[in-house]
Amino acid sequence: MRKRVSLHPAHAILHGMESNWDDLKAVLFLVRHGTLAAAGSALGVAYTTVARRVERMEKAVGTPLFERLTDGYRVTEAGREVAYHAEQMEQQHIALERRLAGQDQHLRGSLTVTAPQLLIAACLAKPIGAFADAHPDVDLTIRATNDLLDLNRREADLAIRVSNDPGDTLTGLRLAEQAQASFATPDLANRIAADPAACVEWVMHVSAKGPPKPSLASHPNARVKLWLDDMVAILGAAQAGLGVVRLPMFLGRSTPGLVQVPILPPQPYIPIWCVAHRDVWKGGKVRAFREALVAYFRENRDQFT
Amino acid sequence: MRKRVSLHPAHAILHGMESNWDDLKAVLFLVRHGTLAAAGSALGVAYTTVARRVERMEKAVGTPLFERLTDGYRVTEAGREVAYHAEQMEQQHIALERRLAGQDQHLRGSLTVTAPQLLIAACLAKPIGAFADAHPDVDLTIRATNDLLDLNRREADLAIRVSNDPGDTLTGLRLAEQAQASFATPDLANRIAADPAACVEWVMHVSAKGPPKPSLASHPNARVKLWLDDMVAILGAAQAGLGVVRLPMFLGRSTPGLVQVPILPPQPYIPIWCVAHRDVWKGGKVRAFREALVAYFRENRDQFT
DNA sequence: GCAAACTCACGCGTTTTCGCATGTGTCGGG
DNA sequence: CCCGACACATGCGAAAACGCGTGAGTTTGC
Repeated sequence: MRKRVSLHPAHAILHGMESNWDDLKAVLFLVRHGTLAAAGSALGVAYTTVARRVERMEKAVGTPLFERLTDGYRVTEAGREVAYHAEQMEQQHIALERRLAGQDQHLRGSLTVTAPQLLIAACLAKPIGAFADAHPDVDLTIRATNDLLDLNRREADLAIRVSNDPGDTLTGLRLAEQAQASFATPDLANRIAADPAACVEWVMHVSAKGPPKPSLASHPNARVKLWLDDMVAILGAAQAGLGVVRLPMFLGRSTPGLVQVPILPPQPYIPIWCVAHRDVWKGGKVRAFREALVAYFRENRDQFT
Repeated sequence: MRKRVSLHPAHAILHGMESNWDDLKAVLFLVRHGTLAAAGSALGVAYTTVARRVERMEKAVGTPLFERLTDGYRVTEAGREVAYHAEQMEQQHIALERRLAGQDQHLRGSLTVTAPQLLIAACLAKPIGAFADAHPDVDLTIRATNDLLDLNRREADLAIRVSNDPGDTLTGLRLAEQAQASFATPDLANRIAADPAACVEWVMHVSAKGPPKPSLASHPNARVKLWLDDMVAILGAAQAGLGVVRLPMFLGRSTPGLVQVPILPPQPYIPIWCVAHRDVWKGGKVRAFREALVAYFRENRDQFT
């Protein structure tokens, strides 16, 4: 095998500073987290180890990378330079992990999926459980959060999102169209049906602009009783009979104690997407989970419209 | 110091494979050098260590990265993928070293300079020696090679090159214009001067196209006796009286036993440049060496034309 | 105003990693 | 044919790295 695969014709003689790549990672994490303890726990090592690695790094570079403060380490200019390049290296490392995950066609190992809290609670719990049962060798982690996790950084392998497009760098698939409608307790719904002129009291998310305009035509007498910034809290308010809420169909239907209020017909809402990074899209586990989702949403399409 | 410098808002929870960055480096070097022993010596560790790190890496990835052959390790497709990303990480690491070297204004530590073999032997030895004496804390390494070392990879900090421009990505400074002329032993030179019609025998570098055209006007009777691919060998041939050679002025003048042959007046030749990567150009040691060079070439300009 | 929680520094015992030495198999030249 | 050069595997002792515990100082909160 005399044929040497040479990615670089000449090999460098790097004089002086021969630094350890892992020490760079310690600097990066210390910059990110500010204290030795936090960086250490993020790295999965004791904080003293972080301190040692940073010391080694400073010795290798020849200049201090951090100022020692009473409540943490503050990065210096030189330290920021090091951290910047360490971050670039980390990007490459993450990219590698993605590509390996994408090539891995086995149905075992870890798989992390993120989805909106309430979508999981109301619909996805069942298909997720079925997937976990069907593939016991897959180490399935669900991150129920409304935050948009960074799929580029592989904070999750696959995301279920309520949005109009998969995003710039991601590959996606539209799982379902959605419609939204108005919901309230049966008591409240009956009262509104009985007297269209009565005042309709709304409970709304702070991001909404106000009562839906089409509803004002039939029920002009409307006011917003309460603004909330959390959907779970809104559901609770609606169940307590505080007012009428506007919800995607799946959520209103699956919430006990709420019925649809015929103020206005269901309106189009944001569709549900399944998105992933291109590199992992064709990976075995991601593919399998995605196909399970597609099957589920095909069978239960009417839940959402 | 509650203000946390956050290069990334959320920190990734990288499930499964927690790989060591240094193990990636081992894979990269093993791909480059083909055998454990070669990779180990390039890394400055024992080859057993390389083997162990690669094993760890394969275990982490889950697929073999190399085929074990009787005469070395052959990289697999997955291994190539890993090595590619490791190489990208290495690029970042090298870039970091460059930037730190560029910020370092101290006149101590290592400095590597490359220059053509014969230019060092004929001219640069003196100013280089003076620099070394003037800056005893600088660990000066001279790489006398005709290869173009990769300044991007920091195979050298600074290069003295005979070329027409500094190159794409590099910063440069023209140290001297050069002229070339014809040289031979005094005996041979006299004979040519005595009989312009006699046959002029040339010794040439294989890269030359043949006897210089202007010389054919006055001495049409010319043949190339010998082609050589090495300048030191050409000098030897000329000193042995094998023929007339074409040399840059500095080289012909400084070679004992050779005199200029008045076949044709000196012609323009490729100038001498001092080039370095932009990141290190303003660094203390590079700057000092460069200034010494400029001073030397200003004082000895007439050696080259 | 004082205790709890937080930060880091330092020292020690343990674990891990490393380098060396030895053994095996293969290839090529004398 | 055998021997040396070169490839790797394996096992063991030394060295380096690591984690834990302790102690000092500072901020936070009751």
